[in-house]
Amino acid sequence: MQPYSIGDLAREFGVTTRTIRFYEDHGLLSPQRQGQRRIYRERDRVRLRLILRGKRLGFSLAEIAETLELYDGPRGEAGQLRFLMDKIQSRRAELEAKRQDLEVTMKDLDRLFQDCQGRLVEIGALPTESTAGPGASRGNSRP
Amino acid sequence: MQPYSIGDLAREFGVTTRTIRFYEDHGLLSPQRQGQRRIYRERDRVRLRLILRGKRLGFSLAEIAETLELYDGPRGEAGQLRFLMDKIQSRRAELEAKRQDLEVTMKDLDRLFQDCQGRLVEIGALPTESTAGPGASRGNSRP
DNA sequence: ATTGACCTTTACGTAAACGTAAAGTATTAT
DNA sequence: ATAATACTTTACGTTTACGTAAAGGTCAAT
Repeated sequence: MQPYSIGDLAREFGVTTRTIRFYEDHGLLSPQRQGQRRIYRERDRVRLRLILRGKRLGFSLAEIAETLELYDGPRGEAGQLRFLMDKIQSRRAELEAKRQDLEVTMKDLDRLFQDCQGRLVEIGALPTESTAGPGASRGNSRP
Repeated sequence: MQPYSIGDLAREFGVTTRTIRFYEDHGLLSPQRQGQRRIYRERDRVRLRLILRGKRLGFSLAEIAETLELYDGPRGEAGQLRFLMDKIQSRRAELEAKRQDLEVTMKDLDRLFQDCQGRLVEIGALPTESTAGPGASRGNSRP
């Protein structure tokens, strides 16, 4: 419930103060002021968390800004709300697509890992029992 | 099995030829040549697909280059293989983390969607039965 | 032989997302 | 009183990932 300084947030999230001010310059954050100093409330913290999460997922700041706007207003009349819900849906679809990409990529890596394991067995440098790894056996042991 | 021109690949993947040449300049692709002309085989196509998928997931070209190297060699002796497997594991861990981020984000959006729906019901602009949406009801209908 | 559709290299330009000083203000500690 | 610490604005610099010409080579069709 207490306010944070820009340094507090920077430390907590592992970014520079420059980054936080940059996000403000681009409308992603809008902390209050005490004189010159920026003071950040819980709301700003949550937003920063969303921003960084979005970045990790490969969204641009512009896209993240859009998303943040979504969070700003489940108020308004029916038309507005439906419009908002449409946008939420399409964002969700994007995320779903990314998850697909993610899972394909992970399976690729798992296969690769299994291949390596297979090679190790061929070379005879592995305890033949199933070794700890990201996926189960794929029966790639004997030609 | 047949080779592709740079234009073929560009069309197929919806990128410009500039982009493809850029990836080559940075070592992500290395097509053969027929005289001056680049010719791309299936391997290059697969690589390009991996590159673009990586981009969609928010990886930098440098990171993607690393990943591609992983795919290049399940050859080598035991030490090399184990090293490779370590790298695969840590990449996988990154992906797992991204998936976590993804799921949190999706749940956030779902909650937001439910809230909108709730508002619609409050306003009295919704068929009170459960409406199509990304998640189930959350009982946010009546105060 | 010239047009058109491709391809090539070279090179300058650009948007996004910050990094990195510089110079000043305000509060706290000694 | 002064030094340290944390903040402020302003502004130029940098990296990444391409975009956008410019100038030219090659081949097929008209």
